[in-house]
Amino acid sequence: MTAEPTTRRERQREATYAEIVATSIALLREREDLSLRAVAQRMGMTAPALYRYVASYQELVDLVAFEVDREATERFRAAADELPPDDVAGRLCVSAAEFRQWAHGSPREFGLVFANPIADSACIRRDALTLSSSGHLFTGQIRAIWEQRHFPVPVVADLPPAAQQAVLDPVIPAESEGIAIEDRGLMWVYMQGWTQLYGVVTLEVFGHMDPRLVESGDLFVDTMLRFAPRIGLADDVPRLEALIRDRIAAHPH
Amino acid sequence: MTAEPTTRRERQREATYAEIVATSIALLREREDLSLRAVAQRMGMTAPALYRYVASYQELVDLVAFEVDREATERFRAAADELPPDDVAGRLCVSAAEFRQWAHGSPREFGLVFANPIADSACIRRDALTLSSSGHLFTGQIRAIWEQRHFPVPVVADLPPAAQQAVLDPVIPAESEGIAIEDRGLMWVYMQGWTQLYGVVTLEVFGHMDPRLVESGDLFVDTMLRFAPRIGLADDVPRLEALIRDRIAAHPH
DNA sequence: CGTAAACCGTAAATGGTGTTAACGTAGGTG
DNA sequence: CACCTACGTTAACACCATTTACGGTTTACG
Repeated sequence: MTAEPTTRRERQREATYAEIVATSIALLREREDLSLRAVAQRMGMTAPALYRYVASYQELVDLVAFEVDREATERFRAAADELPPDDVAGRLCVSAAEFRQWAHGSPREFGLVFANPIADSACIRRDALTLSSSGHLFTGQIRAIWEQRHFPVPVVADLPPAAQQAVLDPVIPAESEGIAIEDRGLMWVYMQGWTQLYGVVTLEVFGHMDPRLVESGDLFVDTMLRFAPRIGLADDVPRLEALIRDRIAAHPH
Repeated sequence: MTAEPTTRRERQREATYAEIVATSIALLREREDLSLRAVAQRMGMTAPALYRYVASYQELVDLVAFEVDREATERFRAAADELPPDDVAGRLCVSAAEFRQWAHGSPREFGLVFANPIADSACIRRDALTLSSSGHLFTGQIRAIWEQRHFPVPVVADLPPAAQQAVLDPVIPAESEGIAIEDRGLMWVYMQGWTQLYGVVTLEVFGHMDPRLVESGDLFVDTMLRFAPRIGLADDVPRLEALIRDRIAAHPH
């Protein structure tokens, strides 16, 4: 029926491939350790069989990390979609807050994706994993804000050389397509913002912050709001704070 | 001779205790895996013997992490001591830059100390490890800057409730002794700064940043300098940038 | 259609891990 | 002196990733 060019075998292979990842994620959700044996057993197989699909344990981890990131990003996107499309500022804040909530609710998954010594460069199958979906989401949202408000961004020529390269031909978490060369300073602002968001959340999740601040989320809120003016949201701060605090209130223990 | 109240036995115990940690750190330095067996073997013992000193592998890791943090902090302090005592601004920047260099040169140690799901609360032997020495160093340095320049700090009453508690009676990385109650907003500034420093460096070390930016350190420098004005260092920015870039230049591959 | 090859799973084995239990033996203590 | 505690041992368990050799299916091809 489906005019896919895939042979039956390839389809089946792709299916078990997906099942491996799904099973792994299920294990993580049940707070169990992720191991080849556990995954295999739950699939009714033996561990060595997994080597038909995965070259090593680390590769499985990378695969799972990619999928976890993808699913989590969907969650951030869904949170944003609770707001009207033109509320670009609110959408970014809500997604970021949801990012934090996710990190706290799934610290192991968070660590897998964002605190993993990520497969050392040499990894070939980058074609698929090359960029984090969450990176895509946030760049898109910041870009939407900029297109609506045109807050000032640094002039590319004023940036240090390596920074210029990075914003003109981004490698990591981009989606710079369609941004005029002279406006690429926007990417720099994005990186600044991502650094801050990543910093607070990681600090919180890894327990290097006063528990009361983690509980209340005050330092997170503070970080978000102090960045807001940089992207032209100075006037919206009170409303955004309400949005963020509201979403943070539901504490997943 | 030494009028210590310690019996001979206790001294010997303390010695092997220290040797365990030292051996573990040596293993890490040689890029070998940290395992009870490896540590024991290198000490001429067997693995189960270590359980006389350590309740579990995780406890060993925590112990090592504490010591690693202590030694690294000495390194940051030494870097600061290359500058005259009254150059408080330069000292902070140099220490922070050295922190970054250390993180890149010893990513595993860095991960151990700063990206570890830190023993879950219940850990009793907090008396000793309760706070990170690096936290102490940086609070001290920021405080020194404030005592010299008296940059404006937020009024405590303006902070959110949990933040007030956190700055008035700090738990995690403090040394607030002697700071007047009305000046405790300084602690809030410190936490903001630490969040930023932690964010960039962790982002860099875990490979979630454009390699060219990691190589050049541009985003790190940018983060540092954008924070400088907040602690009254706006006028020193050019000099501080030179200081930071200079220390960052020596790239430990 | 039948055969060869590619594929996918298995069992067995290797060398690693943390951890527990039972056992001896030295050191300091009454 | 005897006693007991602390410290180390060996043996064993359960788990882990990974490799090898082997058998059966499924596909593809002549």
